[in-house]
Amino acid sequence: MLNTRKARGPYKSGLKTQKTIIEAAQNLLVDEGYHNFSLRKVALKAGISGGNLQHHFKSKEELIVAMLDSLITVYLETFKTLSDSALAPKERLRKILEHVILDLNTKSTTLLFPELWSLSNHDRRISESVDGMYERYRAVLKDCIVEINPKLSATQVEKAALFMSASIEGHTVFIGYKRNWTHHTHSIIEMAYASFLFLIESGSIPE
Amino acid sequence: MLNTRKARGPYKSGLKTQKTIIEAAQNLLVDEGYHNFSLRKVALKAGISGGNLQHHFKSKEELIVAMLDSLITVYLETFKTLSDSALAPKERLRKILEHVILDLNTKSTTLLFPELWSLSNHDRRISESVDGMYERYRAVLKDCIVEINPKLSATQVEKAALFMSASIEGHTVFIGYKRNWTHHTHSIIEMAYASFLFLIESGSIPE
Amino acid sequence: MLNTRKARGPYKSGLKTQKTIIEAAQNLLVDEGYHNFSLRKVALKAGISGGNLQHHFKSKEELIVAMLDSLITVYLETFKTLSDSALAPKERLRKILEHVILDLNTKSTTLLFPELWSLSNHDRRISESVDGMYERYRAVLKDCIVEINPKLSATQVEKAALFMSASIEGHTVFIGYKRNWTHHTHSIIEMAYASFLFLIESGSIPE
Amino acid sequence: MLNTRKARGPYKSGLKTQKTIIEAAQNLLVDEGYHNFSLRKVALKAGISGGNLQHHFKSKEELIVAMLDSLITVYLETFKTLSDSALAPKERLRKILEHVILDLNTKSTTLLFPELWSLSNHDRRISESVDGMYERYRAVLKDCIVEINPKLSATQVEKAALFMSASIEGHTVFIGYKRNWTHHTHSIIEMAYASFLFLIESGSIPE
DNA sequence: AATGAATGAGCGTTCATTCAT
DNA sequence: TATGAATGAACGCTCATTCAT
Repeated sequence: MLNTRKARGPYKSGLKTQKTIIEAAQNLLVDEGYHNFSLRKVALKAGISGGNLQHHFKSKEELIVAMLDSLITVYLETFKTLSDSALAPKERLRKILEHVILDLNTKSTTLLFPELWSLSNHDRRISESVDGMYERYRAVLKDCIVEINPKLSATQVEKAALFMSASIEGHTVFIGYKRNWTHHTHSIIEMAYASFLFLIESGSIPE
Repeated sequence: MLNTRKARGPYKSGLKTQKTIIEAAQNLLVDEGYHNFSLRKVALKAGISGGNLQHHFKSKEELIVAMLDSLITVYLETFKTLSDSALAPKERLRKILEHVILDLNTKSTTLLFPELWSLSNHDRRISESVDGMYERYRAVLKDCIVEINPKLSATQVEKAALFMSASIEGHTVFIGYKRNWTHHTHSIIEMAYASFLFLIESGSIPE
Repeated sequence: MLNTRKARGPYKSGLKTQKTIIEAAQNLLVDEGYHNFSLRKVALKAGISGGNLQHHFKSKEELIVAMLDSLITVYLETFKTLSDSALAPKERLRKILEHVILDLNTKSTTLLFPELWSLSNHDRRISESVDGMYERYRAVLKDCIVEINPKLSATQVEKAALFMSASIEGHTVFIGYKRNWTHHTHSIIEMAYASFLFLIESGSIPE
Repeated sequence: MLNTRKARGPYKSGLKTQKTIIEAAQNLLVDEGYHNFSLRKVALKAGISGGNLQHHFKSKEELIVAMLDSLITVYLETFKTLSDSALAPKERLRKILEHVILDLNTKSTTLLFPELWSLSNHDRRISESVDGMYERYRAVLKDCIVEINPKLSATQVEKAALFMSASIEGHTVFIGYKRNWTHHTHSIIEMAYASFLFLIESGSIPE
């Protein structure tokens, strides 16, 4: 979320600057990776002075957190859309798989997520944000699963959703933007749909 | 030139120091992540001077590459062992899945791989090393797949191996060392085995 | 971009610091020579932190160039004064020779110019600055020469000025500050005046 | 001079190595200037290890001094040749001027001498070597001068030689290798000969 | 709200030198 | 005679951060 002030609140131009900063930060993270991420470069990309950047975000961590919040918000909105669909459950599952797997091809997803996973390993605040996002992700899947096979127990549904989401995420490194197997993306969607549906319908999921 | 006995090679003590350095570097990468990785810290961990570190590895990149080579070598040896097994194909698949998925629980795998994926996105030399490793990984899987269902075409086998390996890798972030779903590791193995076997035997893999 | 008031320029205190830095740099170059010149020493002499030095001059080269510009400016102002003189041409030539040859005795000229000549050999930007300075130097001499003997062609004037200025510069190493022949400075002035005047008046200069 | 050992003396291959080192050092000094001169680079150019370099020359200064000695020796030999000539004095003067001024055009003279002048300003041992060389240089000129005009006093001869040699040296920076006025070299020789001869014959030299 | 000034720590790297082999 | 191992200081430079303007 954007920085919010207790009293009097940020001026309009301040809000605009904060947005500019966050966009610059995201682009930088995508283009250079976190190990080449610095506040100086963000300020340069945003076209503002270092002093002003620090005026809006007190520390590097504060900027990172704000940036990830804004980033994750976008994904959460997508999940909401996917879950609202009025389609039959299997059709919905297919649509979801198509959407999230095709998204792996985009430059920002391919480059951003490995950074998130790495950061999660070394920063609790970030890992909590990321975990929260994945929980919402699985929630969408769980709705689908339970509709397809209502006999499954809650833990079975939970485990299936975990297995499915983790499996999908793993493809980032292989079929992502400018990666070696991008051209197999649609085959991956087919295999995912087939094997996940089998899992759900056959119920071969440990209790 | 002048001296024909030039290529006399490193002394014993030098080789030992190089090993110490590489181990220190790996530990540092695991403990702090690449964004906190510095040659000074490596030298400190290895108990040598910065000058000596630079004597053995001319640049940071050279050290990173040597470190990854040594790291990847270990995984390659494991794959060799897994592939040599005399078990029936389905049993072998099960053993492989068990082994690689349980390996995700280890501290070094959990923490190292996200760094590799991130680095791969920004350094060609590293991405080539990592890609090479995954190729060998898939080769082991492909041997299994083709034995289980000999009717599959070469591209089907290729795609199945890609799907399987990518799916497994994705679990690192979820069931890895000190992560939220570590206790579901065995359930993940079951689901992986069941769904992968279905995929292979049913042949529901695009051409 | 975002901020239209961007080019607000440096503060007063900043300008003062920059001056301090340039003076420190010149003193260091005089005292230790370019091969012992370092930004750390400049910062120390200027009484500021290394980080602040880099804030004012982005790189070592930028500082060197700024320092030489300031240094050369002083010489250019002198040339202007010498050329404005209302004296008869021969008298003016004498005054110029006296001034520039006596200047060779000063510590900063004796020690600085060999550094400039050496640097010119390895850095285009510096050689261009130095060449520009010598061009202005010769311009002053050419004005004199042409007034003393108007029959000389343009190329003769050019060559005479080149010969005269180069000859004078050569004495730096011999009659400079604390050098072996400093006490011959006035004799050098006499010989220079006599021989240069002969050259100009006799016209024994190739076309 | 090459390093000489008290007892047993250097082996043949050692002498050869020393020569290789000194040549590498001279080339490096020409190519990069003293401010980029380092023992590592010398060892690299010579194709030997740093340790071996230090075995032959205990310190950087020792190498520099040996290198300059070898360099100056070459010039001294040239002076001897010039002075032995059986020509009439004026002809000899002309030949000398031609030789030394044409020599300024060579890469090594153009690039080496400014380094020598700079080093002389900061190292007594070097300035003594260089001064000694110039003394021999002037000795050759003095022989000529006194033959051309035997009426000149010893101090007049001394001053004329100083003026002449210094004037010539000054042209290094202007008509040297790849410098702006190289094409005026022959005109410079003419002007030098004419004006120096006037000075000597007219006796307009202070006592 | 925004700039420039300033700090102090840390970075990868080069360097001259010493010493064991 | 020669190499490789090792040190410790210094280098130019980047960085996150604080503060005056």
